[in-house]
Amino acid sequence: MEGAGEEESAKYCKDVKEELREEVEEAKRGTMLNMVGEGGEAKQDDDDKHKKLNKAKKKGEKRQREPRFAFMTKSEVDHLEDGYRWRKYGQKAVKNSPYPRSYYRCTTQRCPVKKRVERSYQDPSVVITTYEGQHTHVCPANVRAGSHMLADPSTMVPSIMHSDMLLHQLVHNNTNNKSSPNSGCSALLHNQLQLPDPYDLLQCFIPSFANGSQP
DNA sequence: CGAATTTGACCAGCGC
DNA sequence: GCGCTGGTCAAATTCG
Repeated sequence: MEGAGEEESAKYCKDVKEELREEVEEAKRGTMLNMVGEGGEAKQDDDDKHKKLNKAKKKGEKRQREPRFAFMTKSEVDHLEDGYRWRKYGQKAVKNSPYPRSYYRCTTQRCPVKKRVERSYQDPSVVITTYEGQHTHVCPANVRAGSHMLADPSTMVPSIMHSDMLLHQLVHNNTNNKSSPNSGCSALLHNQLQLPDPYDLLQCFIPSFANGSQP
């Protein structure tokens, strides 16, 4: 059984890698930094008959994918605080993983951002978070906290930042401990991804960060 | 009582 | 064409 398990885990690792790489490729191409302005408002869904089947939408064109960004975080809790308010709208068991994947949507009206949260089957202490889309509003945490937050960036560093650091930590651990296949997967992920500059990412997801916090 | 979560059902896309 | 899987919806339930 264990042999099969190894094989499966290798496959899963590869799957995740490919998915993440694809996402980062998209980001690299610049879709991520240019996606502001895609006016998706006023859809005028006058037909509320098929509200349930609304997701099907246009048949001809493929469902256009929002820019996505995935990262891994070492955390006990699935749902990381990133300053935004999220509402869970679904949970599914995923193949090749004993842990379910949760689907969250930003609770702010008209904000299209979604995120998926799943736990790594390789390393249960690692949470894989995938953001999709970009917030059309400022971070509620910033609004609540007022200007003093911007005056002192250290107080507003979202966990997205911690995530990146943790990711680096993972890699670091791996270089020190090459015998661990699990962290090897994580490190491989990061190596292959060549994640973009964390500041860019923060600017993408947290506009206020770009406005006030960066020197 | 309103907001958030849970959970089963449904549908589209994809691989075989 | 069929079955599997991921993603979403919405009613029911729980929580503050």
